Amino acid sequence: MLDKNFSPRDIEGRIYAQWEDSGAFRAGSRPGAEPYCIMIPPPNVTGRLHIGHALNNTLQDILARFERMRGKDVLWQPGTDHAGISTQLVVERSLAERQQSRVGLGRELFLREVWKWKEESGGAIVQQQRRLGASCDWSRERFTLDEGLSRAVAKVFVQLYREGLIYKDKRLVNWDPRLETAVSDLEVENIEVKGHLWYIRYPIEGEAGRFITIATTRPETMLGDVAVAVHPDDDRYRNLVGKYALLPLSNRRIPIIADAYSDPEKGTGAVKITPAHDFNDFEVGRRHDLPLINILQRDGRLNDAVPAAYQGLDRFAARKAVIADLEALGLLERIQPIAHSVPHDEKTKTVVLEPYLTEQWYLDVRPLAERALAAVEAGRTQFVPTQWANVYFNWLRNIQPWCISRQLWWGHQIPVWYDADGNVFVAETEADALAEARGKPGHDPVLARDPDVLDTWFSSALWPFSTLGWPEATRELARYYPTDVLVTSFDIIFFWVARMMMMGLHFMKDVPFHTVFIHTRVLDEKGQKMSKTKGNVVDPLVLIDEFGADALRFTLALAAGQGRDMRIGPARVEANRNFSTKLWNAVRFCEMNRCQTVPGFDPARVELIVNKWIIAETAAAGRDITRALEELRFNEAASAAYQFVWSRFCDWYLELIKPVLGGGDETHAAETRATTAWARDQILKLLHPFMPFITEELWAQTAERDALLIISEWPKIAPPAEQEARAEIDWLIALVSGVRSVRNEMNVPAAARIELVLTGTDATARDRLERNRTSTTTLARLSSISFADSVPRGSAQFVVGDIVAALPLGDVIDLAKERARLEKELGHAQAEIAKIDAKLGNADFMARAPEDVVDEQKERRGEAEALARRLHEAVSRLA
RNA sequence: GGGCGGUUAGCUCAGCUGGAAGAGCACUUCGUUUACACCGAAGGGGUCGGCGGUUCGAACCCGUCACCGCCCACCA
Repeated sequence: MLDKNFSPRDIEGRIYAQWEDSGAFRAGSRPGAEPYCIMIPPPNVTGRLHIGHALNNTLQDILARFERMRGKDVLWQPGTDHAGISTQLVVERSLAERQQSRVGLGRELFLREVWKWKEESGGAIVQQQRRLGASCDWSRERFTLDEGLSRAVAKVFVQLYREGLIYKDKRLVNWDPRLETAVSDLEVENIEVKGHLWYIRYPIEGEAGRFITIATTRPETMLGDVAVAVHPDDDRYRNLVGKYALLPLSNRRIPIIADAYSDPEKGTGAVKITPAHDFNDFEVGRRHDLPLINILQRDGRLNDAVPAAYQGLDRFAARKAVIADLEALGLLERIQPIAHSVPHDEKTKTVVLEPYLTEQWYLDVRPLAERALAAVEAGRTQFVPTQWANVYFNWLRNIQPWCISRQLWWGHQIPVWYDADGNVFVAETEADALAEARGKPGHDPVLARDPDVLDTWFSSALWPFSTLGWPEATRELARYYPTDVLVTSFDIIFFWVARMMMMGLHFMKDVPFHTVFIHTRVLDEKGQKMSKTKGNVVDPLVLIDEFGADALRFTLALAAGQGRDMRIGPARVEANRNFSTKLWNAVRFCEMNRCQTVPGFDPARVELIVNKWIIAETAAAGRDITRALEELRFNEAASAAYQFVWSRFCDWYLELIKPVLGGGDETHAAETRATTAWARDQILKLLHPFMPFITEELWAQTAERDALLIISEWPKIAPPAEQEARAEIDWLIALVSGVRSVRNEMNVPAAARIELVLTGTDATARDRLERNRTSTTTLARLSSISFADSVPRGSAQFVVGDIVAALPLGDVIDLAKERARLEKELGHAQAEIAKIDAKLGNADFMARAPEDVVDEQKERRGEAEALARRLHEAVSRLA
């Protein structure tokens, strides 16, 4: 006997182990079957499962389980990402707690520390994915720094280099002075801050007392100024072009040039040009052949290119000093407070990034981007919802070279070696590089490897094929590439999706996936972005502990709409925990009534209307859920399942069959028990992708099964006499609901004897009622039902003790609703009249009775409906 | 500056092709009737952001405005 309540905690671990041991997650176990593959977005190896992962993984697991049950050979490829910057930061922080530092340890020892960290805490997130119920093929788990994946990275780098797409360039990059590394454009987060615009006078050479005033938000960079630019058409400055300004503090003479970059509307119309510290100025400098003066060290302090007073100062200290000195010289014209956005590091959002002149490795992505664009334009890969394709297009159309080198230690070290003479050897291994170096006569074969590592996303971009064994021509690669659906969030469309598209098309000559499903982000219950600093993080593991993984999963699936962000909190999960309890008890009811799975049960051959009905309803639910999942409408699938199980199966079917099960007719009872067991089994299957644990447990508890539910067959039910059975039971439901309304309205005590006299009902209705008399009396709690023709048609008589009440029940019941509707319409009509009257002062209109207005409205609506019906008929005849 | 999304019940949100506004939570009343009080029954509550338009008919289509959120670019 099942317990009264379901306790997830007791079964989740056991069920999960059973699945894993059974090999159900393993790909390739169904050789003849159609392959189906999902690549998990690899989480950071040192991360913890947050609610966003939970959503992402749940949706993938729903698809994996659904397709597995549909007979496909499913590979859900798991793994983790080495996450260069994040991981290095985490380990550095832990070192700091032990009074150690990365630099103090040196590269080799530091890397050993990171690997140790990875071994110790790296398993956490995959264990947490298991707790969610993720049915990944764990035997194939990969890590982006695995040997195989690293080999793929090296091969890709070398090939792109040989194709001339990877090159080294000295130009401005976004520089993180704390980590002392370059980052890509995408890793910059512009944050609006309060700052100042400083107006600074630059004296004109040879014209004492004459100045040109520029405005800047970063005054310290003036130490690297090489010109002042004005717009060629700006009359204010026309006569200054060609002259020189004397740069204060440095006392360098810098030219005043004309360049269209200068905007007369902004600032003073004259702009300082600092090519080494501003992206736009860099371009201006290039156009005018200006020198580059770099004033910063890697750590953000000023170097020796500036006057001695500022050397060694941090950039912000230097800013203060520069302002103070300018003020002392009387060259600070004014200070204007402004709000402007300032580039920050994406991870901590606390470090201001600097445009910085360094030599970095770049990947020219334009040729790759063109193919990635074309593939989506041609529909070879589709975005769901489609509007995300535009985001993808816009980015790829304006793409810039990708800075792929990072001055970090944790990551794929760039496969480039240098000899003492500065010769460059690009090779997949050091041995190859060495061999190549030895090939050059007279060269010292002592090689030094490029110290930089690759951007983490470089290896992520290869994930769809590197995990399948590329560059080896593996069986898996042939079988599962291109993969089917990528499930991810919009914030990594650029970082990841676009780059996988580019790399996949380049190296595999095919798109990495046919469909990209973009889900929304998860916010807290107040609609705030979750963050540790705000302390509003909803921990999925806490929710799992409290309500069970199934409840959390179901909540996430139900909230996975396509439009907006979802808000998740304990209340919603609790509601779905209640759903699992409901399911549990429905199955418990089946068990108490000895409803056992009958082998060979044929749903097409049941006799009782109520059984035909639930079969039809099950078929409809199965159809709806299947269709919704095929179209990736998770919320519709989940909600169809929810409504079917709770409103149809529990609220009506189980109630309707109680009298049948307890009645005298053993044939009917037997058929009903068999049908109930059958429907229960279908429900367990249909719910399994959403709520795998509870359904698997109930599956095992309710019969001797040949196989686990996870590998059972997805329902495909032919609906028997659907319309007929549905009409019958819908009628019954309407009758019972109507009677209940009336009972409540009349305040009939529960124990009262109550008779219902139906009048004027037609023959069909009588037949229906006769057939379902037992159910009706039980559900409506009537003592008797009879018919009488003496009462006006369309009425019903309630006899409660001495009270006889005649109520306009109508042919099909629903008194209360009808009346409410009428009242509402009257109200609306009166309001309408008042409104019109107020507007026009129309006396005629006012004189009309509200009832007439309602009638008129009804008449008009009737006409409209008739027209619509005719239209529909015409359309269906056409089809 | 460019683009995208949102605005529906007190709250969180559904509403696919235009056909009498839905769910869950919360609220009110009733209820220990052979699953379930993590339950059942019956209710209350909505000018579907505003204004125009198309249509016999609009939450849905078109135009426009307002507010909220996000992305990209710029930032002298």
